[in-house]
Amino acid sequence: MQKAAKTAGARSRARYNRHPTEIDVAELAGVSQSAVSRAFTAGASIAAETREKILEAAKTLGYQPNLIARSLTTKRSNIVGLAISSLENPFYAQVVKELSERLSATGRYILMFAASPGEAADPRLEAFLSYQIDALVLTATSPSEALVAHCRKSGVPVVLINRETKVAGVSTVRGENRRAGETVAAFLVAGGHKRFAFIGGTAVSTVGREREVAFGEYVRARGYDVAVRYGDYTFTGAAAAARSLLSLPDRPDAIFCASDYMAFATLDVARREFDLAIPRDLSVVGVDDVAEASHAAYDLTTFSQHPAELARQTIAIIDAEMARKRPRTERREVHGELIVRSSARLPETGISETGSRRIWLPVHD
Amino acid sequence: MQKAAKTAGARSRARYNRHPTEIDVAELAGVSQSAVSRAFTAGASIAAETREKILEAAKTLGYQPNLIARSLTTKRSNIVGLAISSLENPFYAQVVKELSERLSATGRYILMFAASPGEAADPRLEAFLSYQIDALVLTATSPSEALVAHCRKSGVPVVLINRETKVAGVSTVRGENRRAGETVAAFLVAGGHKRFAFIGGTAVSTVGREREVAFGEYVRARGYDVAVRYGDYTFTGAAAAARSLLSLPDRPDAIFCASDYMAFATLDVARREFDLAIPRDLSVVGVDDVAEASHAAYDLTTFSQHPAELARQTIAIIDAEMARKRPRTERREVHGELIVRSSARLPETGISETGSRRIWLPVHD
DNA sequence: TTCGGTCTTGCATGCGTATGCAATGGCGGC
DNA sequence: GCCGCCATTGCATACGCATGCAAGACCGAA
Repeated sequence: MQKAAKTAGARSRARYNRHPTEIDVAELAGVSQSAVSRAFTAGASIAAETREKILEAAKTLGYQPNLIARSLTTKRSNIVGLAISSLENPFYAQVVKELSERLSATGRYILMFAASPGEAADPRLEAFLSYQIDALVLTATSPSEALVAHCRKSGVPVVLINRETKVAGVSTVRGENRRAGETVAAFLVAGGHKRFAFIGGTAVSTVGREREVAFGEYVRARGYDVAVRYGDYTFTGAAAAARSLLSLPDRPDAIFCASDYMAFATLDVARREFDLAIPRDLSVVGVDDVAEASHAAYDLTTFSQHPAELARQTIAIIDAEMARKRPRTERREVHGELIVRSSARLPETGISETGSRRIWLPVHD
Repeated sequence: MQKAAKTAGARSRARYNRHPTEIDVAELAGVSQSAVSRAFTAGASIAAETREKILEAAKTLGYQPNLIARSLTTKRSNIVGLAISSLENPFYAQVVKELSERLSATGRYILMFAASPGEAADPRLEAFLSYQIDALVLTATSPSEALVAHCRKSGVPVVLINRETKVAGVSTVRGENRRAGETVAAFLVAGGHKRFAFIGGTAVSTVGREREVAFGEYVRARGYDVAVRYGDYTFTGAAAAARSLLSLPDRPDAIFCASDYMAFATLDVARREFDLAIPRDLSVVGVDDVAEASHAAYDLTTFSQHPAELARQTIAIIDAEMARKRPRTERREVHGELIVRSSARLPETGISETGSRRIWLPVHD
């Protein structure tokens, strides 16, 4: 003990102006550095009395554990990497918020990487991984094979939110995409629409594809056609898609958009540039049910997808994988339903009120 | 060299399934660990040939530097802490996006902390600091004195975006709040309005106060009164504020909202609950000029505040402070202007078209 | 050929914390 | 009163990388 105190004394002289370390605390409390470490480690073997003494010394020095140093030895950084594009889409902003709040409840934080929407395998993303993150979450972005391989090798769980991938070893959490497509199709058919259109994100976005395929199958099975455009999940892209659709000689009377954000763009173009009355001349339905969808300016009928639930499931997968230490790819779906508002003509049956919300359920033929 | 190789060999056997380290690379390349370190350090003294050899070895092993370990010695983490509330407000989502993209251009990332809007000195934020972040940025959140003291002591620059504080040692970047208030007031007075109202964030938000005071001074100097409500910077809060204002016996004909987000809520309530025509019955003006403000659904007249510029200035302050190693509090303002759209009645003069944008400049009496 | 200088390289150590191991002390049971 | 056990504590070392220092390599000049 004398020796430890002596060493600490010698060192502390040199560091007058810096963060106090465990050694400084140890010196003040008259214990060893390991004791201090244990005082700050839950479940470590240390006497309550000693612990008190150490915590007090720490307090007077303003000591805060250096988490960088801690994660060097524990190999746990308590940092979750998050790569995201489309932060301007309120849906994803909400997802980030939910993730962040839920993670901070367990002392974890988000290291954020704003990906460009296009790039799948950003080389910068590789460097991003060097921070020893505990898990990697990708939203509205797809990972490269190399990236996933890298993560699997180092035991870092990878979860995609609202993306699909053929790459193995990646878990996904998504909304009920097929059901969304089918339900919206059934809703619009029941509402008496005749000329259908779909605005997707990109032709290759698997999540969007699922919605598109399910929607198209249902509608075509009833003898109607579907005009398809892609809006890149951006506002201006969707606006251009809507413009193109509404300029068709046989103008659609129902447009299903793969996201609320793109539905807003469609409503904008329909009202401003084509002077259409909603839903008399055109019905628009989205997916997500973001907060804005319920605002009077849009009052959008949409298939919901709950950010809070996506975040919850994502974290559950991460935790399970970290606990079990074996990669296991899971595919979870979070439940959604068709929220009926005023942007689409109503079918005569199937609408039920639950509290202040109106929901439509397909009547199986 | 033999000795180094031998040690590395002994160690590498135990770590077959893990991240390769510099020692593994050194072993493969037949050099020392320090050589590998130098190969990855810009400007370090190393022969080009050796460097090549090392990089190749690193590539075959899939080596990536461990940035956690690196920052333990360099005391630079290349991580910027960001505490934010109101991520659901598109303005702040955009600020985050801009910050993230600009920082990643210099190899830095954002460690995110989602603060609750109310809490000033979240104790969790203290723990957040333990990650040896290079700088701390707070947006839509105020720091406690203790927090700032802690940061200053460890040489971490603190920058507030869109907040004020009396705490010393904190830099701020904001929009032209006084000018915003004055300009909007002048615009509305010139537009012939008579009954003015203001919806702020909170009574204590200094940034909002500046807008409020400047707005109020101008309007009152012209002999009018101003009704004031607070919306907490939330949608529902602002909606309640608008509801209260529009229920007044002497209903306002002009409402100035301290943010676009709250202006959207006001428009919603005015249209849906009070059946008012905009701008015939009511003019609404916001602050921020978020993307949504230009959408047909709102087409909001608003005083702009550029997220990209806020981010740029914020990073400039951080870099300057880190380079000079001396805390120096700066207060920067980023320029904005009144973007004229259709949510407010127009004055007869002062409107100028610049490209596709319409701007209003006060005519000094 | 020799010497001084520059460029490379390896060695040793430090960064702040965690943890296996051994040493110590206290306590109950006999 | 003695022994064994457990709780507590300190010691030593590891984590992966950066860097001051010294040694070696190499070159040109004298």
